[in-house]
Amino acid sequence: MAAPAGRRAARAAETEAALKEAARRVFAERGYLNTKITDITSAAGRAAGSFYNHFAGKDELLTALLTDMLEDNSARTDPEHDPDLSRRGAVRWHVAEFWHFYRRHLPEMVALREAATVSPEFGRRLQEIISADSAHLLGHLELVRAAGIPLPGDPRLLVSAVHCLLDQFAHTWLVLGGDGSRPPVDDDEAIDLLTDLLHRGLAGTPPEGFGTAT
Amino acid sequence: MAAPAGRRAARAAETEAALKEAARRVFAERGYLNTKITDITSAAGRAAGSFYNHFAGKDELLTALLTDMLEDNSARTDPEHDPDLSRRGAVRWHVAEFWHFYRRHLPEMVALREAATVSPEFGRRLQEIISADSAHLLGHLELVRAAGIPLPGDPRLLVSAVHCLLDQFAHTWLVLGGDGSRPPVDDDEAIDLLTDLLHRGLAGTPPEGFGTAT
DNA sequence: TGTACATCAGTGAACGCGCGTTCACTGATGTAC
DNA sequence: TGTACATCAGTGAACGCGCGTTCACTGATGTAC
Repeated sequence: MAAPAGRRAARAAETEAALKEAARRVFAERGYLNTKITDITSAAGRAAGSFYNHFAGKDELLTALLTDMLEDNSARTDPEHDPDLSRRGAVRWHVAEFWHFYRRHLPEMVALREAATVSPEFGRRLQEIISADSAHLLGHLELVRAAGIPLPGDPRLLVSAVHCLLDQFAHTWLVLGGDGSRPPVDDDEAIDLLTDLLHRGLAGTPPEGFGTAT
Repeated sequence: MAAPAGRRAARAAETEAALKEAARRVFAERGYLNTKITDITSAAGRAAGSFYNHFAGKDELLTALLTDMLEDNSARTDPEHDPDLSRRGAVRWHVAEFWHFYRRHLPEMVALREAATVSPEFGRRLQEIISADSAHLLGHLELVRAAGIPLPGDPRLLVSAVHCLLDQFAHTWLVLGGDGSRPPVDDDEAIDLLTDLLHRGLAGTPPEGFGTAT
């Protein structure tokens, strides 16, 4: 952020930053829907009324956080990466990318998911973010098919399935802390498992004899 | 339901049934959290106050719907099915079972998911339902491994991943109506795609040379 | 079978709680001269 | 540099909306004799 013009502006910027940080903490703990405005302000050590000097409501705060998040994302220059998803390394790179992004932005992920279940506005927002990500993967998948490896279905559906798996798995193990069947996962274990499942699933060959009909 | 004892009891039973049916309709349309008590009562053609003759609140109504759902489920006698998930047909049977269950119980699935995001009580409830389902799959997976087919990771994590994929994919395409990248899926297309992805992913072999390290 | 009374499902207007939002006030910072 | 005034970030008590929940009332059903 550019250095603020004066003491007043600086103070305002500090408060706004404090509110955002507090919101991220509180969203990660209690979730978005269960968070009251005063939960945020008191976590930020400010009065309730102060909130409205900076945001019109909880939804605008979330919008601001999402903007920050997407900036952070596009700021990380996408290094030249291997697009050939028939190679395990390429799959793993994409899985790891998703996993670490999710972890870094847990508060936003939690909040956006909850907001989207309740508000059509955020529902659309979430769709857009997913679409942007999916377009990238779709390109890679079409390369795989062009290379002569048969894919198990419509690439657009496949991309959706991949996203569903990654998103829900990350939500289950990073947000909810697992399903109680075993201790929480290690990053590497999660990434490797997802990688293998997808690598085989997308470009691998089915075991022994297989018919298309039941 | 046993035939009610008299006119009064019959009327009460009718109203209760009407409230449940109305709730299912409204939950499927608007979701659980966005539904007000009066949305349910007016969809059922009753007065607001009537609701409390039957349920202590929206959450108890949902609990009642879940109980019905689980009864319906255990009432369908699990036919002898093929447990060998290295066979495509066995995978497909399980996928289809899940898919049709989800479709039949869309209102409950939507409502439970939303309730769970906001209430720890329902969060636990959801976990339990998932666990019950997962235990079944876990048994099958261990058979696969016992048959000498190497699985890509901890079976408990794998089962979780399978559930994540099925659940989120069903939610995306049955509840949200897709991601906008293409027209809604046909049941068979969805089931076949999920089947192939999982069949290859769980028991298939990866394409060409593959290392365990990157 | 008939009459008088009790019970209960249903009604909808009114009540009240929780929480988002406002607003008069304070003290500090900025500006004009 | 100093003084008087304007502006603005922050404060927190008070306000008010939305919605869950209650409750006095109605009419029908059940019961007692």
